[in-house]
Amino acid sequence: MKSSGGERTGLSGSRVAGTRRERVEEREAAIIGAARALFLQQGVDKTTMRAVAERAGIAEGTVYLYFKHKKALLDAVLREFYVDLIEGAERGVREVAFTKGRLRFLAQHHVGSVLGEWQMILAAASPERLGARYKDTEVYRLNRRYVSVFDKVVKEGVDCGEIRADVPHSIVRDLFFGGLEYMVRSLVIAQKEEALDDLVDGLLLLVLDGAATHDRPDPSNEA
Amino acid sequence: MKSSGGERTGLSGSRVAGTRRERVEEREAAIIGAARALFLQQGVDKTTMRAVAERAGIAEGTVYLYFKHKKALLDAVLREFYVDLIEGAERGVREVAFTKGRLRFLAQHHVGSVLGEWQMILAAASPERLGARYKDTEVYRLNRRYVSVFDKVVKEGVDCGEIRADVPHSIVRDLFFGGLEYMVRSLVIAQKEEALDDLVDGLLLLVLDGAATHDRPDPSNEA
DNA sequence: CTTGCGAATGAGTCACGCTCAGTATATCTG
DNA sequence: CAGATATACTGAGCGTGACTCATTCGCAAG
Repeated sequence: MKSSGGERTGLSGSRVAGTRRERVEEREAAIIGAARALFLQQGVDKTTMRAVAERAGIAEGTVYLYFKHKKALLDAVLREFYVDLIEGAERGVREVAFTKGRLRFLAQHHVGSVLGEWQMILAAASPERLGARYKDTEVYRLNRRYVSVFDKVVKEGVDCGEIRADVPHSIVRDLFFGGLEYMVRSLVIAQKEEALDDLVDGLLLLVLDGAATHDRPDPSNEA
Repeated sequence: MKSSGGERTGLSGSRVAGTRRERVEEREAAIIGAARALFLQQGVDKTTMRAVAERAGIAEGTVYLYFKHKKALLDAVLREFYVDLIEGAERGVREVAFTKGRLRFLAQHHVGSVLGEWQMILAAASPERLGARYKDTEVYRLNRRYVSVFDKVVKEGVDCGEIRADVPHSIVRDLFFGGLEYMVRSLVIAQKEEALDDLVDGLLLLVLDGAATHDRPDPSNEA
């Protein structure tokens, strides 16, 4: 997506290590890979561009031929992350039949992914990103696409009568993802990252059934 | 609550302003006030220590006599914020009678406060803060105190039979605050900050009653 | 081989967090 | 009140890290 303008048409181009275009994409991938590894390992702030360049096997200046700023590099890394995330979510939803199971899958998939790379996820939510500009970014669009997987599941749940129709989708969504994020935070802080499945079950139960007491099939005490 | 809204939080007069102790506290307050205003206005990262010092009416080096690092200054600002937050939460809970009303108050109070200063709130959640060390910080302890206000309300709700007893508190809490934070984020991004009350109501309804369809007293359709 | 040109380089610039040798101000003593 | 001592304050300067740009490299056409 850079200055790949003058592309040679077939024939004479491809010599040793593939076409120019290929070499460029290879290098870009190497930079993103190096950045992703380092961001993950030591956090975004503590990762220097020099270190990224070194790990990618190029000079520092070269990184800036591929990415305008550190933030642009972070964006590219996040893009990769989101693409994987979305792909996994869509596949899982395709393979599971009912709403409740789909939601459980989405929750586990989300927490699993985020637990692995929460350092970057948090960086992605860093203050500057929430300005008016945010809506124009690709990360925002990817986020929308990811979230829309969830929305579709809820919508189908409503159509099947499994989910109440009288609650705004946006609230269900915020509750679901916000709750999950706080759960991840709690897990990281408590360093009890194994309790994941129980927590996901608890969250689903709560989101679906609510916290208030009702005279419901479930036996406890009659109000 | 401080003089934070206005300009030049410095200690202009401070003539023969009393004891040494008083002068020190005055200056400290001036620095915190300046930092709070600037952090709020332009974000933590974009606020330089030079700017804080200038606004407080002192030299840059002096700031470091009062706060060891920028992070320590941020901590102090967050401390002030939390103290106000806790105070408001406790007062509200004292003045409202039933669980549902208390939760509504807490939600509105939380969202209102966070909407005002979300830049800093996000900074408070920045990556480094979530390491193992976090539990030893004062901000963590303040967070616990704040959250415990909520926990107490839930506990009393359980005792009164208003809240189910079979759901782990930690999950209710994460769902509540996580959901609220995402709602705030959505509001900020959408720049529709007036829809607050409706969203809070929706969230409470959902947290209390759940998203799934049930044969409940509520009239809609018989399953 | 020479020449032309885009890609790559890394020394250099600048901004920012933080330090410390020097200076001003307050407090104490006779 | 002068001098001595202690304390608070200052801002030039240092180290670091993001980012730039004059120079060099490598390759392919002439």
